[in-house]
Amino acid sequence: MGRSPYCDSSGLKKGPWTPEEDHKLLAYIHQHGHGSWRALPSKAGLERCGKSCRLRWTNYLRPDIKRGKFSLQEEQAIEQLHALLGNRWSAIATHLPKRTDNEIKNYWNTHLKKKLIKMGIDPITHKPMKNNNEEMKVKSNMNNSTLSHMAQWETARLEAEERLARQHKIQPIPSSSSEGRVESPTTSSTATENCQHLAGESGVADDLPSSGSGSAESKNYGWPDTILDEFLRF
DNA sequence: AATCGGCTCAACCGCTATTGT
DNA sequence: GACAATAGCGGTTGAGCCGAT
Repeated sequence: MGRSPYCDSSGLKKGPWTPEEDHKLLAYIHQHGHGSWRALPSKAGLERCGKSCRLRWTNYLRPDIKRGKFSLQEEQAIEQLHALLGNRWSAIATHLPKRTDNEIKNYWNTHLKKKLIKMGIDPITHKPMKNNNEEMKVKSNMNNSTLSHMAQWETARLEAEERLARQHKIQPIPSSSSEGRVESPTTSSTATENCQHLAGESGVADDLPSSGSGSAESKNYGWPDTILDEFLRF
C-alpha cells in the first residue's frame, strides 16, 4: 500500500487560506462538486494540494457548518460520546450536526479535557482519578448523580461489549460491519435517538440531532453500530 | 508601552483504510 | 492477490490573539 506524500513540495502553497482562495474553492465546488480532490486544485486554479483543499472545505467552507461557541448541551453530548467512543472525533461529529471533527477535537483538547481534570475525572477513562488529592476533590466537587451517571455509562459499555463478543462467537458479524468502517444511516439515527432518550433522562443534550445528522458519510469508526446501539439503548 | 505566557484554532503531517486496476 | 492512488482520520504544530505583569 503505497503512501502518497502529503503535498509535493513543488511550489504548492501552504499555510492560511486567503479570501481569494476560499472564493475560488467555493465557486468551483458550487459549480462542479469536489469530484477528485487530487484533481481539484488545478481545475479550480488553486496552488494548493488536494488534501489542503479538502481540509479547508470540510473544516471551514462547507455551508452546513455551525461555528462559534459550543452550547452546554453540545458540551455534555461530547463528554458522553467521548466516554463511549474515545478519540474517534469523526464518529462523535456524526452525532453533533454542523460541527466538524476538527472543531470537536480542538474543543475537547482546549476545554473539556481540562474541565474533567479539574473535576478530578480522568479524561481518557472518564473515571475518577486515583490520585488521593484529586479523589478528595472529586468527592467534594462532583455531585452524586454525575458520578452514578458515569458509572452507569461505563457499566453499560462493558456489558454491551461483552454481549457483542458473545454474540460474535455464535454468529459472525456480516461483512459490512466487520470492516471497521460502517456506513449505516439507519442504525446511526437509532443510536442518535437513543442518545437523545438517554440525554433526555439525564437532562442533557436536548439538541442532539433528530435525523441522521445529514451525514451521508455517517460512519462509526471502530465501534460497530451494534455496540453503539446497545450502549445508547441503555 | 513592552513583553511574556497561556490559549485558541486553522492547518499540517503521518498514518491507515478503501477503492481501483 | 499485489500494487498504486486516493480519501479520511487523529495527533500535533504554530501563528495570532489577549490578558497579566
